[in-house]
Amino acid sequence: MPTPRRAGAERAGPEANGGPQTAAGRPRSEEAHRAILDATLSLLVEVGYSALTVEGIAQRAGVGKATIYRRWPSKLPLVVEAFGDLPAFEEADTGGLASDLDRILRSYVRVYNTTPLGAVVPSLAGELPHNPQLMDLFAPVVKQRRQPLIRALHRAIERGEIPPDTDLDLAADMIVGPMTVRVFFTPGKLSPKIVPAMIALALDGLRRGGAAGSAGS
Amino acid sequence: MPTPRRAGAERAGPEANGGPQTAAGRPRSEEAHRAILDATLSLLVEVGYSALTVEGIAQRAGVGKATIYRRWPSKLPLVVEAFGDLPAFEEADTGGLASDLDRILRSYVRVYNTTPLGAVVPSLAGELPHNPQLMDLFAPVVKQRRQPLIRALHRAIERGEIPPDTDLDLAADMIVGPMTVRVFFTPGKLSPKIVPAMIALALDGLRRGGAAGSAGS
DNA sequence: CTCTTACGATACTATACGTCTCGTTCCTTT
DNA sequence: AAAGGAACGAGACGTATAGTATCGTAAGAG
Repeated sequence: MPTPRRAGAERAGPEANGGPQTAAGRPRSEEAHRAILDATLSLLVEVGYSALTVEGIAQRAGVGKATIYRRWPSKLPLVVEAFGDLPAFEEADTGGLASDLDRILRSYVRVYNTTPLGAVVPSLAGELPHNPQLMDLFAPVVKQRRQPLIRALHRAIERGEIPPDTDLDLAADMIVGPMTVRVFFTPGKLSPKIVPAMIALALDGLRRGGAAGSAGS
Repeated sequence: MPTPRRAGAERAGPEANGGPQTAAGRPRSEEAHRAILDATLSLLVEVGYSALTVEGIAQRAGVGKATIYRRWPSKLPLVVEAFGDLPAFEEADTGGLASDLDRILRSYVRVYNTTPLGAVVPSLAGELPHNPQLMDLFAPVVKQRRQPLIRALHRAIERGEIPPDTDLDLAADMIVGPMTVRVFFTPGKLSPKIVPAMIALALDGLRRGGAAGSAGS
């Protein structure tokens, strides 16, 4: 328990950012907010997650540590929110699954190669098995990110390109799996050269019902 | 530089474990060695890598911290060695690629479900992008682990089951990718039900040259 | 103009890594 | 059997970081 005497205690508390300040007083600086998120991302690129320190973020953003902890309860949610600000994958509706996949997967490669995504994803994934609340935080973001792919598969079913009983989540795992493995275990730039191979493999398999929901008996 | 005055300093140093003690004196306890590795694995299962502490390992193993640092220069190599002690995936040579994959992938599921592998791999992978020396440590172990799969693919090429220009590493990534994604983002037990789907998908794609080394134009 | 809150700064507590030094134990050599 | 040397468990120590608490100040709301 802290001393009952508190001078400038926060009222909004470290709940979800943007929690409305209940009443008058100096409003939270939107500028500081952005500076913190920007500093987090740029430091992630430079030093990686494990070497990321809150003091380093505060210093680069030009804010005090308390200003960070006033908005995020710990380092992890901050990184998760910064992660959510990274560019999304491209939406593609070209009329055919093959060309949709080509567009989408190439945007995966582009995003992985030009943002800290490749560094952040493994770091956060490594925490998942033992941090259920991070799971709650992270799952919707991951789900959101794969929507373009899910929607492309959905349209392919409607066009009759792949079997109607295809398990969309499993199919999506199969399509992005190879790329994900490379991102995790082969740090460095991802070559766009693997995209055609991934598409050829996935397309053939999917058309033949390789990801049918009932395949597992 | 330490003080020149040293009472009971180690001579073998923290090099590769098993470095021969050069001369007389009390030999290193093999019992302590195993207790440390076992404690490392069991703690990994319980608290995960990020919450793993050397002091905790020492306490559970019933040894002093110095006994750990006498063998491993830091926490990372210790974890990597403990990781290397996990059971390998099954070797399968049944005469056909489909049945080989079935055996191998089912052993993947079994190992993931009965050992801490699913918790350790994401944790370590998360450190990779910004820790080159862990990369050097970890890469050979990972390579070793996928040999049964690589050999099965190699035999499939010799039998003419898949195109001779198949890129073995890429093909292996494609086969284990979906399962890996699920291990990383969906903690919990892996269902063997996805194995047939994975095989159907991969096999079709591979036979048609989906992982040809030249596919990328 | 005043009140309230956020601000940057910084001291503080707690924890962990990795180093070092104890006194003790136990194997090897003579 | 005796002596010596190295590893042993224990834990103090220095450094670094997470996260908390408190300062005096700045700034918007009423």
